[in-house]
Amino acid sequence: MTTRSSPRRQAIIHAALDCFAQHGVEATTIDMIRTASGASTGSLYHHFGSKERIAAEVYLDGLRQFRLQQGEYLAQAQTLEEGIRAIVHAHVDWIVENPAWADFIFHRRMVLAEVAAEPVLQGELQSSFAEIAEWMKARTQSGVRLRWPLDAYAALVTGPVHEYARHWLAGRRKTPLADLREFFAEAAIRAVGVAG
Amino acid sequence: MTTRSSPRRQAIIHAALDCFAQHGVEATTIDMIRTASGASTGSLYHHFGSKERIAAEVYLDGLRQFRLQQGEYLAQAQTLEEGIRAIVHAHVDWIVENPAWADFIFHRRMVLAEVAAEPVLQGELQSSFAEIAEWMKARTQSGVRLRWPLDAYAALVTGPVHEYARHWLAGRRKTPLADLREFFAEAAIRAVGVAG
Amino acid sequence: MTTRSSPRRQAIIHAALDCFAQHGVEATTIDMIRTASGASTGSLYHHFGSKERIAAEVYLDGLRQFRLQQGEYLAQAQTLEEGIRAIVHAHVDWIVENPAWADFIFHRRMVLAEVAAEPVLQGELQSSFAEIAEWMKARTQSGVRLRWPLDAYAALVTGPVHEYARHWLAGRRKTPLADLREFFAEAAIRAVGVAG
Amino acid sequence: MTTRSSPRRQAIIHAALDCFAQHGVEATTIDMIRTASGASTGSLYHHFGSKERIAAEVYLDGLRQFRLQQGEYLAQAQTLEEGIRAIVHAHVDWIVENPAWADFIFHRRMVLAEVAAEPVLQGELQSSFAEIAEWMKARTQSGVRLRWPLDAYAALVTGPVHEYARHWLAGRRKTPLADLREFFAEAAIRAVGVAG
DNA sequence: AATGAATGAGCCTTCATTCAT
DNA sequence: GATGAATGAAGGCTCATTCAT
Repeated sequence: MTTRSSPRRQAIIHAALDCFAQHGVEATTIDMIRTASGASTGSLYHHFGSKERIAAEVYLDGLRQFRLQQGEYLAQAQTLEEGIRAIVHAHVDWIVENPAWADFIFHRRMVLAEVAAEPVLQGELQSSFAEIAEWMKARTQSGVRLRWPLDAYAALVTGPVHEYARHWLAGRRKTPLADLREFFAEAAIRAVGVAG
Repeated sequence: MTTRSSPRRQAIIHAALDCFAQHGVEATTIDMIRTASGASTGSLYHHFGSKERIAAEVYLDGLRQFRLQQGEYLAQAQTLEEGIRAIVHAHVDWIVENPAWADFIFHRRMVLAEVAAEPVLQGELQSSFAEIAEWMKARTQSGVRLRWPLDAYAALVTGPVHEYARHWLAGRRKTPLADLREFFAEAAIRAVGVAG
Repeated sequence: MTTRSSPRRQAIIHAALDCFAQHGVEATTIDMIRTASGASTGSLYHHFGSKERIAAEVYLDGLRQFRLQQGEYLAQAQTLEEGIRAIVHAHVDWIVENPAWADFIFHRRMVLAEVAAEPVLQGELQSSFAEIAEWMKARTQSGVRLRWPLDAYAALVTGPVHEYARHWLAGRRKTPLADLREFFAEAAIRAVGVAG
Repeated sequence: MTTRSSPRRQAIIHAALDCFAQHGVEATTIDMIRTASGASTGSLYHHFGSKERIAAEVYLDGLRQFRLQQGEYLAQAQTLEEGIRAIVHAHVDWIVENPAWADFIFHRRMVLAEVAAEPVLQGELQSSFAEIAEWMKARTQSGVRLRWPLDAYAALVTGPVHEYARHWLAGRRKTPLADLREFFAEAAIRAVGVAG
């Protein structure tokens, strides 16, 4: 293991992401990453220690980026309606801008079962959800009580985008995800029932 | 290859499903299926020809079952609102009753990339979508024009259920999916905006 | 095992020969022979008992045919020179008329090591050589003593034809073997040095 | 793939040759080569990539050696008669000195069908024939026209040696090939008909 | 005689990982 | 830090053969 941000490390992470996007995580071999990144086998292991750790770093890198962007979107929202719109927009925009990463982050999460159990990763994920939770708590009138867990409402907001994105990224949908940006935002607002 | 429904075949398909649910498709080895099904390696290949084909059969079997059930639910719906509710209920109920299959069918589809290209499978999938499309066409007032592709609306209806189910099946959500049956149905109706 | 000449048996032998010619003996699988012959696996084993035995029967069938033809050619020869010419002609003609068999009989013999050890086969082979040996003994003036074993002279007669045929059958020679019929006959006569 | 002549590579090639000679190419398993060479499975594949490629390298190695030796023999020949004698001697001597390789090179060529199609190998073979062809062109009086293709004459020279060698290597001939060195040389000269 | 499902040892190959240089 | 040869467990699949029907 070495310092967090050597150029070699970044090159490897990007090469790995490309491989993952093209072949899937499991089907990607160390040799593919080696070829794509230009690093030697030894170098790969010197920097990451295992194939799974490489996948974890790719995952974390993407997640951090996404959370950063989502944070910026959320920061400008005031009402709950604006918050929901911000979240949908953040997802749509990021998925469109980072299709490979999006595919990996949102749709292949389970592959990383073991790595996901790592404390560091746990922390990162927790805070990702916590962010939204806190945002909501802060904006919701203190009197309001949710009848169902927050996760259920979260599914209303992100579920449709993810569902459509999965098919779109796989080439099974023709209408560009970007075109449906407002459609999904408005639908999410209706689904959550903010108005009522 | 042999006739469609020998008892051996069924035993293998069920054993394979269990393995896939427990370890994932890629991590499941022929040897696991062999042990779980009681069949010999040769028998496995005599009946299916390849591991991928086994996965495809498991997939098709589940898909057929689900479509059958969804068809029954839809048959009893008259209005569009009832139709949406039927679809959500069909999903929730089937996922709860067939967690292993649900996980496989709804969340690991992409693994089967190559097999998915097979004409037979293509046909099955097509008709699955066609069913819903026709249902809608039949019930929608002929005057109504959808502003967006049907797929986009479909994502509003099934996206949240799938999103929540994925996490729930993975043990990351505590509230049972079944408890959210009506919640997701009502939300879907609001999202689609039937009333308006 | 059954009687020597059921039609099924013959069909299998011919199908097997085709497979052997096309893929080689080792690369030919029981399943190929099964498909090519239209017989079932069980039938194959009922008639022959093993893959090797099938190969042996194919071999023997061809060998018998060849020996029959060679016998006819030899029967009409009177002098040693005519005998040599007869042998060369017999080889060339038979190879041209039965390319698949020729390839199998003359160039893949060693594959059958184990089967070749069988007493029955030994007998057949022995008598094949014995035939020629006796022919020569009968025609050679009793006073003549060969300086080298008969096998060495046999190589002079058949070696060139076999060498050329092997390449020709494999598509590596353009001039048809048939065109070289006399060329090889005359050369064999010169090589043996009959005249001197 | 690595550099052409690591000691590991050579060890593997020699071990493989022994295995091929003893069991035949097809019957030789990677495990046999592994055991005989002392290399690990992974190392075998690191260096050669496939079993077939190992066979090809063994083949090429032997062919190069033989051509080198034949070249030396030919270099000292002046007349056509001496040339024919040189070729026969080169074959006899090399076969006697390298029985395993000889068996492989001269009698199992066809097994390598696929590999034989490789451009590199094609080149090697071409030049092997070209060598002899050029030697003949250079020594033959410019006025002489061959009635038949060179390949046909080549069969007269090498055919008998190969025919006898095949049986001798298989243990079916008792007189040592070496004892027939001059016999085959003189016969080849007579067969070609140089004198006349 | 015929059928074809079942068997299981064995094969080639892959691939994450280690380690000497 | 970098390199790439070496490792060996494991995987998917083949195929000759058996056997119940």
